[in-house]
Amino acid sequence: MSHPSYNQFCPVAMASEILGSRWTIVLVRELCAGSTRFNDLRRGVPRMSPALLSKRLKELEHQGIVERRLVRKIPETFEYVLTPAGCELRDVIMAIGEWGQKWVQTSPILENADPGLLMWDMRRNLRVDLMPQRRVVVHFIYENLPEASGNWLVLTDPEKGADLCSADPGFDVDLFVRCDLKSMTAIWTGIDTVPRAVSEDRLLLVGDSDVSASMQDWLGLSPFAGIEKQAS
Amino acid sequence: MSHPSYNQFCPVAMASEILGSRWTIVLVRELCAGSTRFNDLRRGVPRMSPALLSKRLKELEHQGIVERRLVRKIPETFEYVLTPAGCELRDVIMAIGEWGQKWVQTSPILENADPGLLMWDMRRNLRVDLMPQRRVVVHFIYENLPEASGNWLVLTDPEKGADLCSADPGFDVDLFVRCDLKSMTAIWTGIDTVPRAVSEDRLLLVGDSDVSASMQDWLGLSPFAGIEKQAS
DNA sequence: CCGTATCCGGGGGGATACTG
DNA sequence: CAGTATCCCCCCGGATACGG
Repeated sequence: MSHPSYNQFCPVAMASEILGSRWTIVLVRELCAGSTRFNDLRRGVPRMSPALLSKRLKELEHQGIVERRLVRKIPETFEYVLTPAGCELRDVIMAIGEWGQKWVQTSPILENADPGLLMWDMRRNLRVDLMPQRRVVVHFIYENLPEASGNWLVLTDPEKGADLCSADPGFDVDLFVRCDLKSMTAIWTGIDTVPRAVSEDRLLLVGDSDVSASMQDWLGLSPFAGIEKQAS
Repeated sequence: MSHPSYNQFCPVAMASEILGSRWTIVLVRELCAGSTRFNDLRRGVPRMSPALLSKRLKELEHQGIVERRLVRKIPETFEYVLTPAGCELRDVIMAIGEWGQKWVQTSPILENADPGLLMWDMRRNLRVDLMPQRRVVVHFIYENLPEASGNWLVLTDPEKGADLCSADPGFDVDLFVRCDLKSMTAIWTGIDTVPRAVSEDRLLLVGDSDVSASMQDWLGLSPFAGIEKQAS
């Protein structure tokens, strides 16, 4: 936030002084979601320039919201973790997200969603416990998108969660998911479902029938998926 | 928020697109607190220029958060009231305020607080039911401030709440409150109390002993006053 | 892999004055 | 009372390239 500040003793204004600058809330959301490394944060906030990301992280550190920790000496590697003050921002993030899910029109944004970000969000919330306890490879193919963006979801070790590949990892594919990005995004945000998209031919599943049949379940949804939209 | 938007389907980002622009959260807070008229809003957000206030109100109206209603024809008079979507922003405001009260350092802002804003906030939360049921006049005198800013709190009709005057209303004064602006602000935000400020000679009360003795009670505090500060 | 450095443009918004 | 109108500066932040 710029220098001629709000200058109000109201705690709402004081907090806004910190949280109101561009990208800050979105970044904190990604931190709350669990990303700690610089490049992981970048994946969660892909349209933010690294320069600005670095700047915001410094600000958050300065404000006692984030702690920057050295995790390895060579090569020098850091992680950014929320302090107690930062952790309590979860309540703020949740309140904002719940309101957004309920009241903000989604359609304009669905039009040009980001496949990389969607995969990144899906990966995080995967219910690996509901997937077969072996290596599982799911290949997402988004129509009308430059073929360049391959999207493989690779579950090797249930303990470690899934990996994301943008190039063919070479494994046999258990399930091909072919759909438009808009539908997949709508499913993840809870305003559409796998069965409905399949029945309306917006989603095509080819492969292992078990993995296919349970997709709505193992595909963890957005934390706000349960909230009904009210926007006119 | 500017045009190159976040472009994220995450509801936190979508909501931030609306709420993230400068002054918006602070303005919504004032709307939640009950102000509906343009000039009342100005008093609650004194450092915001009328041009920007007008612009933000239009944006909020466009986004379905505020409704602009004509209340009188001559002179043309409008009021701004929160829509259902706007009312539900109260949860967001509260979450932000609670976090701010708990974790944001207050001291820098206490230094140059705004007496007009403080009076405006105090007036709103006055516990008129705990004041004598007759006309009560309290004259606040802030030391080290240009004498120009007189601050009379006038309770005429308990039904209608109190009035604020910047010029001597001419009534007999029931209580003189003499203090530095910093102490009074600290009291209102709950990090100080009337008795303590009095005992430390930062607050001087002269006048009706009943009104004086019950000041800590009839002076309604900030909605966030109960939350303990944790900031280092 | 984890950032930093630099450039540069657009526009947000602060200040001030004014009007129906 | 309820806003408009105008000016103009500053700085945010987007883009790109580069270093440890």
